[in-house]
Amino acid sequence: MSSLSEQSALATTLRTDTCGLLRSDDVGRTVRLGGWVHRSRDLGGVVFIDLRDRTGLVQLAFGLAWSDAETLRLAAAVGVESVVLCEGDIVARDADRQNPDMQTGAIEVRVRALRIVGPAVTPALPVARGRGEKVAAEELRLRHRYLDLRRPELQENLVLRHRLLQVSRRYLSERGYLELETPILTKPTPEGARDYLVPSRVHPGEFYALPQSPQIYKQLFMCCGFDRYFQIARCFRDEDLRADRQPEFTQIDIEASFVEREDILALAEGLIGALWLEAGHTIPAHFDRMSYHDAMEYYGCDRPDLRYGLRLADYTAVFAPLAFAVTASAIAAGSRVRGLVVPGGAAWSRKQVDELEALAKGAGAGGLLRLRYADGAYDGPLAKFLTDEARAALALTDGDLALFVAAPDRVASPALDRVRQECARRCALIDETMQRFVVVMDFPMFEEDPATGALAAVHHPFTAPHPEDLVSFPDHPARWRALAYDVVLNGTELGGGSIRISDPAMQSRMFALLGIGSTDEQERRFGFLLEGLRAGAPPHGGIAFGFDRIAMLLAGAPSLRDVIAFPKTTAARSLFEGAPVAVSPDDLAELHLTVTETSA
RNA sequence: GGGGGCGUAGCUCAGUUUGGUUAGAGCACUCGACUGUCACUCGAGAGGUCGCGGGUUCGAGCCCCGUCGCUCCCGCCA
Repeated sequence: MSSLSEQSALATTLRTDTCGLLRSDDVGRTVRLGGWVHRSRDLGGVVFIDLRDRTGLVQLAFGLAWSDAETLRLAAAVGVESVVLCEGDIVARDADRQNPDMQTGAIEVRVRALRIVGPAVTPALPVARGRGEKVAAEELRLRHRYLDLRRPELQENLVLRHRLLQVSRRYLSERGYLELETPILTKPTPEGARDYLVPSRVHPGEFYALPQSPQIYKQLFMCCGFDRYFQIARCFRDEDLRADRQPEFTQIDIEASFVEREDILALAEGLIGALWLEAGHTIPAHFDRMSYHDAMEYYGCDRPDLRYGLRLADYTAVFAPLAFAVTASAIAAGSRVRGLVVPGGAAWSRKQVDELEALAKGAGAGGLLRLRYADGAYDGPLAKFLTDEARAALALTDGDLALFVAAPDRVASPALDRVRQECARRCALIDETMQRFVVVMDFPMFEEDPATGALAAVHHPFTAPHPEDLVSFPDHPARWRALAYDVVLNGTELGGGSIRISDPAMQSRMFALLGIGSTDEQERRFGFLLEGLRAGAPPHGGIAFGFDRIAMLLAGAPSLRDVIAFPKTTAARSLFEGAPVAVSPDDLAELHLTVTETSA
């Protein structure tokens, strides 16, 4: 929106203009403004007020040459954060009176009339901060959110959020995607995250659930022929919180029919490109693809940060011939020896490497094997076991520190992932300006419980297995890959999706593999999906993006709470309005509920 | 469920290491002065359940135990 059209769009009966958009072009105009007193400076015979609205600040000037005595008195007395209406003339400031730090610093408003329409009590926390002054504690910011949201930083975040929503809607709508809504009161699903439950008044003892995602509904839309769907969907998960996880969050939810994986990924690339462009970043039109296998093999995790190297490698063949007990016994037990080489790491102290080992142990590894190569000498527990062949194969450069884990992959990968990330941080290898997108795909269909051998869906139970694997290992579902994909940026998952199962028989088999064996149980829990698939389902698939997380990244905010107007604390409370709360016995009785003592 | 950090004036913090007079500073607030400031400046003033509860001690903001809140991480998040 150009400033001119935005300026006129925001004009009302009470104001002709907004504060932050006034410029030298406006000199000579008479304007009416409304806004909040950001700061004021009373010099006796002349008073200045920085007036703030969502567009920014402008300086109001009061002086007896153009304001009457009563107006000057009011201006000197008005408290910060009060709402005022004023009328005055835009004048150019003399050259030595301009403020280059202010968008509106070349002009000021000589106020002839002032009304305090919304006097404010002294604010509980400051909105205008001095240079270098910290923001108030988050607890106070959340408790006094009506003030916190006045801060220009949060205003910008929420304005950006709005723009990103509009870009999403326009991008998808222009490509034939229909914005369709799905219920908020839905059916509980025992799988996956814990549901938020809502008791039914008219059906004693029965409950709705708030949706964890509109997954099944959007698949049913496909069965209905709404072949391109999207929704800016509010989702709910009753799990513990993190800086990047809220119990109530927004996703851009997308589903399409007659598509294969690359159709969805191309749409995803385009949408992400449009969102990043709106925030001022031009990114590649096409993202790299990486298999889950390679991600785990070379980075130890399924959402690799590709802004730096430090790739993991398999050193089993190097270690196998060595008479080093730790690795020999692990290899004999069927494990591999994997590790990474950190250039310059040889300079780290014993304590610093111990800290890395503690990270690896925290991730479940028994230890972290270190080999330092500096000044032509090898140092570390396995140094004296190295053969010439092993030294040649390792090919270390002077100053290198090599770190190894000898353990099953399920242990070694997460341990090496953490070590790799910490080494990158220490070596300052992370270029914060870099945006490295990658699509990780070919996830395994299931993960096996190491204790029981039971299968659990890695993605969700509606994800289609890879057709090649159905042919190659029809009777070994644990080896199936899924037609699932995640979009990853700099080690953060932006979104994920899959091609879905559209064959009701296959869907039924999938439920059975996941332990929902009986037809009765399948029908009771997922009958509405199976019926839809049986009624004639097109091939379909989709993706969902974590919108709050995207807004956080593009706003450069440290927490999701800074891009959500009224977020929850890590204890899932709303400090501002004060939720949740106990309700009256009458209300409980009407819902056929009793609160037990332990929860009181 | 587990681990770490924080909690002192309206706000941001110092004081806690080594217990000891009346708990301090900056900003904000109130009053006063000031006609060109933009973090205005200057003068004066008011403002405290040191999160809460218990304990140790002649004496606790400081030590101990418990508890509450916020936060970060692990588990969890198909």
